Amino acid sequence: MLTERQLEVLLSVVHEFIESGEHVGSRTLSKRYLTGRSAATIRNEMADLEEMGYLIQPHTSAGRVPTTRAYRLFVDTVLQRRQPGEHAHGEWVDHLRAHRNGVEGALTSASELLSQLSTYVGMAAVTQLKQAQLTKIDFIRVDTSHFLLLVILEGGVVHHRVVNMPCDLSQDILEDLARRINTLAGHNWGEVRTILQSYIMQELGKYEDSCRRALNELDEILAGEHTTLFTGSLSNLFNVPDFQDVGRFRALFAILEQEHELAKLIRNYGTSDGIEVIIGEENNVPELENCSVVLSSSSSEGQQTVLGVIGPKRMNYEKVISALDRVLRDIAGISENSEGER
Amino acid sequence: MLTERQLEVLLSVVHEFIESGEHVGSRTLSKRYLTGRSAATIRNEMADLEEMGYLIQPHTSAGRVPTTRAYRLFVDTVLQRRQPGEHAHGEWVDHLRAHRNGVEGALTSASELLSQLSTYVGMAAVTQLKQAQLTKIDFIRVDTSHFLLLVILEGGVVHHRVVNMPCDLSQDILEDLARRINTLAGHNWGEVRTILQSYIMQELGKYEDSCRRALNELDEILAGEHTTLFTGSLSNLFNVPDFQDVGRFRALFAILEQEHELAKLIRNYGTSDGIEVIIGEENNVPELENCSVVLSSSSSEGQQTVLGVIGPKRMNYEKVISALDRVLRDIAGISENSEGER
DNA sequence: TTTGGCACTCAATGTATGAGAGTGCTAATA
DNA sequence: TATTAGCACTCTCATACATTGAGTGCCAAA
Repeated sequence: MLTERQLEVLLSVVHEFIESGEHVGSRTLSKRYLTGRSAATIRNEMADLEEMGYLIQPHTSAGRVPTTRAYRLFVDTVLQRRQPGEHAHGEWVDHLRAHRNGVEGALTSASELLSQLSTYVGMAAVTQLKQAQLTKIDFIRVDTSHFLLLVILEGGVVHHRVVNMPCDLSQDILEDLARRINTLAGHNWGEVRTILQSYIMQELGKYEDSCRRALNELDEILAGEHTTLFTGSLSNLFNVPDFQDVGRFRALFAILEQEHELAKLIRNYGTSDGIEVIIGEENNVPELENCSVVLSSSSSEGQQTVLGVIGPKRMNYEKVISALDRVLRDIAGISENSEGER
Repeated sequence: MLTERQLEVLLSVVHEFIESGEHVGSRTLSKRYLTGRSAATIRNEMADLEEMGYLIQPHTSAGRVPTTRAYRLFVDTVLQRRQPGEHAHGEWVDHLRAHRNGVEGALTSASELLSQLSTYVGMAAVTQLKQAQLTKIDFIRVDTSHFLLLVILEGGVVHHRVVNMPCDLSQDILEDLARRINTLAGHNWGEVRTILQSYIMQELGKYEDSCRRALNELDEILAGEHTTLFTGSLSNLFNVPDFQDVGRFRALFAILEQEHELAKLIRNYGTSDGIEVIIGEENNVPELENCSVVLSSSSSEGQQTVLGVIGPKRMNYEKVISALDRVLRDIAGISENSEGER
């Protein structure tokens, strides 16, 4: 267990390191944080903390640098201090839904805003869970051999695909079909699918092939956990000293571009309501070992919505957490504000 | 005017510089390109070419580096050699339309493919010109105070927005409204707008406010030149020696992220059918002074479609041009192939 | 007109050196 | 017993300096 003073020393090291990025020495601490104690005293404490796995030395004759374990302690302290269960969880999701550009527009705005406030990279994602409910389906003829399949899910999430049709169906037939399917609105996909299946067998033998294609497309859209991810401006990364090194930058960038790993991370961690922080190796993605992720999520009505920030392990956690808090609180505002641009 | 031999020297310098990235000296040329002539002879030619503005020396006692003017000559030569009017222009656009994920999916695939083949950054864009034709409009009620506005343009481009409605309209009313508007399908927006306007005045006084909002949203979507841009994988950039320098990388990246400047560039240049190359400062975007853009475009039916590659000024133009050629030729293939991923 | 030779220039690379920051250990101190 | 001052030691970083090598320009000979 840590003594009061050890904790004080440790938190000071983390704080100072986050600010300066340099390994911190005993003298610095003695002057700036623990003015009462001499450098030698602190030196002894630091040696102990190193033994306990909270600090490491990049090389002999260098100051100490916090380990992931130290960050963990630091972040937990910060989170605890913030305690007063700020906002009613989940409520922000409703506001997102009402955004003028739909959920997608809202998430884009939110991620941009998070980027701005945090000075790292904001992100926002919505994961369609299995029970997604349909609001409406539509078929629109594009040309003689293709129609557009349009799916609107509860909450206003829109998916669309072009589907090949083996024989030319008139727009009238397609509309008739759509009308029939839409009487099933409000049910979830599993239910709708079985009803459709039998319906096709009975009445639509003639167009079976087309229907089957459409059904497969729908399956692809609706089944499984499908995460739509938006990342805010990445330009901030250039100002982060930790990413001046091309290698690290590259690692993070690759992840952000692929989205796949990140989506997995979000699905895995964004389960409990409230703010979660995933530090360095904790995220189990080798490329992200120098990065931390701060998440806030909310699950409801068959979809899980996540807002978060990704940045260097040595990020200003206090700033990021309060930025996230603020966005969650003010999210009603971005419903109307975010005009202009593009 | 350039003599035969000067041209030979010049093209060799550009070729060698593109390969090596190092300033090229007279000895190298004498050994590798113009084996008949001695270094001293070439030295003289190079001095002349420098005077003419085709080459510069980074510093005395260094080899020569091509100027934009030299690249221009080089690229024109490459383009000319490719001459045989390969493919029927425009035809590829039809194939793009038939893509299973719609135009957007097709452009995503195309830009990815271009990234892969060129080893730089592929991009694909479609600009909606003024005369965009409507295929269908739909209104879908999301909750008591919002509905989803859905616009499908000719060719299967889909736009959607959430619109606030001041009083709760039932889905039935919305559908009735949509049905009436859709009788106007096939007309362009200018026509539709005037008809709608008078229609609203006459019959819909009650819902005027909602209608006006929707109309404004539609205006925003449909009026003006609206470019939708997709960029392929940026990861390639890390392997380009020219972008190891953080500053240059940053400049290009900023442009790619904003999209705005790039869209302008595409609109300005992508006018004539065939392949166009814009080298360095020619693009009039300061941030892109070290970059070149290779474009191929096609305008038809109220929209302009552009495929292209952006990379360093010192790019392998031959490779990029042939990659672009190939994608244009094979584009029918990607309609069906690009499954999997994400 | 072309070529070989030579002096000169400049970036890049390697080596030595010193300053600075920080540590661990020990002995004196409160 | 816990704390502190002092000191020798270590390692990084920046600077200066010498060396190397590629390349040029120019001149004189072929």
